[in-house]
Amino acid sequence: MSSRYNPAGHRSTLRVLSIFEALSATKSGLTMAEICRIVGAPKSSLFSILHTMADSDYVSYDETTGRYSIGLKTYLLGKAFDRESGGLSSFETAMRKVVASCGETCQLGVLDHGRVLYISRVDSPQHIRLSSEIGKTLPAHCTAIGKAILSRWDEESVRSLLPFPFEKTTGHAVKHIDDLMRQLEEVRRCGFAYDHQEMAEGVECIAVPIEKGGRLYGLSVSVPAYRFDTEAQNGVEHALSDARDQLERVS
Amino acid sequence: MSSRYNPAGHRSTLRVLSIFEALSATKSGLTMAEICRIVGAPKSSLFSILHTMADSDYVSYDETTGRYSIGLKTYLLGKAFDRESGGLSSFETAMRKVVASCGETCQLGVLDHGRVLYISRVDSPQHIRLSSEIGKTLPAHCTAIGKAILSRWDEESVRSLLPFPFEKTTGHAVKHIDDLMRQLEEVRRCGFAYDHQEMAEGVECIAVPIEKGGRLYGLSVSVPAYRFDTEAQNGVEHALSDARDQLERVS
DNA sequence: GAATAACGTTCGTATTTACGAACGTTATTC
DNA sequence: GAATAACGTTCGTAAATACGAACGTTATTC
Repeated sequence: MSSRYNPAGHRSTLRVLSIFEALSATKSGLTMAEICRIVGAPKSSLFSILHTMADSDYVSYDETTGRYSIGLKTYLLGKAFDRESGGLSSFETAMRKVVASCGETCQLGVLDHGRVLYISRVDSPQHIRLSSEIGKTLPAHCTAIGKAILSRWDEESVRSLLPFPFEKTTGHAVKHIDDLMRQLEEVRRCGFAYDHQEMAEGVECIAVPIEKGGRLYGLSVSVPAYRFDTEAQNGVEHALSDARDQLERVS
Repeated sequence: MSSRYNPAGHRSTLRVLSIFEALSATKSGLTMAEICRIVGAPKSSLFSILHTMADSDYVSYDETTGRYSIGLKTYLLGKAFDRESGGLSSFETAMRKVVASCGETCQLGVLDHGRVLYISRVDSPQHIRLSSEIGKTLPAHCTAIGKAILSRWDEESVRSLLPFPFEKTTGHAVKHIDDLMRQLEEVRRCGFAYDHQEMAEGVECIAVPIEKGGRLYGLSVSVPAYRFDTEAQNGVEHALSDARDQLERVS
């Protein structure tokens, strides 16, 4: 929904959120000029917003470098979410267990406006890693997490909420929504969702859907194709279903 | 600093932050009317702000209950802080170790506008617990964490930044800033800051200052007075200095 | 079940914010 | 070291938000 005057939403609010988003995507902070470029607003406008945010400690300002970054109080907001959602940190414990068990990268995601939003990742100890980033999104139709979550939706919702035609990725991905429906049927039957190099060449993923605190999550393991065989697949599936059982039991 | 027109800061921004703060202090969400009462703004004003926040997933809206709560993306902001600050989660590992070692509640705090802001807590397994809350603040002059952090400041900053006269608490607390200065001198000498039932009757606290990622933290253990003796004190001080050594080494 | 109260929502105007243009100050360039 | 560029800051007016008052709808009260 949105304001009557401004169909896109409340401008000041959108700017505050954009500033948060920009700051969260940086490593060592941003200057006001950089924030203006990213947010796409004139400095005279962001000036007072930024100062108000810094005054309140939701954003911290380093006087020596002149750079803004995420503040301590924002961290506390995240912890509040954790408390209310019944402990997302329990996911991280489970994910570390998965990585310890199968030695590959484990990721957690949800669906956000029809795309997979990556929430958390525990990296494989091996050298070859994935490039996905926390806070970034990918299409749902060609990712294991996306298909895992969609398998718990009814067909009608999938058809109406998924953007079609599908975004093009590697050529291994399904092209038509009817093909996706058949895949989702298979996920419902066997409990695992697969991404056979559909999002990125050379990357195989397996995911399970997990319901916790009234929300649907997807938990996945990604394996480079060259070390993906039946044995690896069995190991991953075992680790994932253990994690799912543990997480859904506690909640 | 603040806008020329509005000496208190940018109003819309303050409201967005107040909404976040209100939502983070609740367990099962708030209705729009409740938020209006807490924030102190008319519903016609918060209407569009709240809808914009909910649209962006920084706030989530439960259609069945009509309640707003902290959203998933806000959790990601907190994780971004964690990444930038060099891992606040390393504090939590250390705190769990402290609790395992001495069996009492461990807390982490920083100074925020001259008061102690509690960031994190790991509870004692025992039945009698503290009532302090994450995200809440207490005066610095009568808390162990406050004195631990202030001991790393120079005298001039303490005198100018600490609100004086001191807020009244239990009667065991220092009343004059010169007395506090003598206590801080003692903290610098022995490395530990004490709160001998100064904040709350029956609660003894010991804290150490910890510098990490360019920021000063205070790590404390709180013990009910009836089980606080020399042996307990030695155990707590041992656990705290171990934690400090571990945390400052890694950074 | 009528009356009251409380909620979320919409409207129009008073008030605040937005932002181009200008400023002084500090890096960068040549 | 003069000239240029980029930064953060301030100003005045154009444009957006703010909010009392109204609306219809759903709980609560009697």
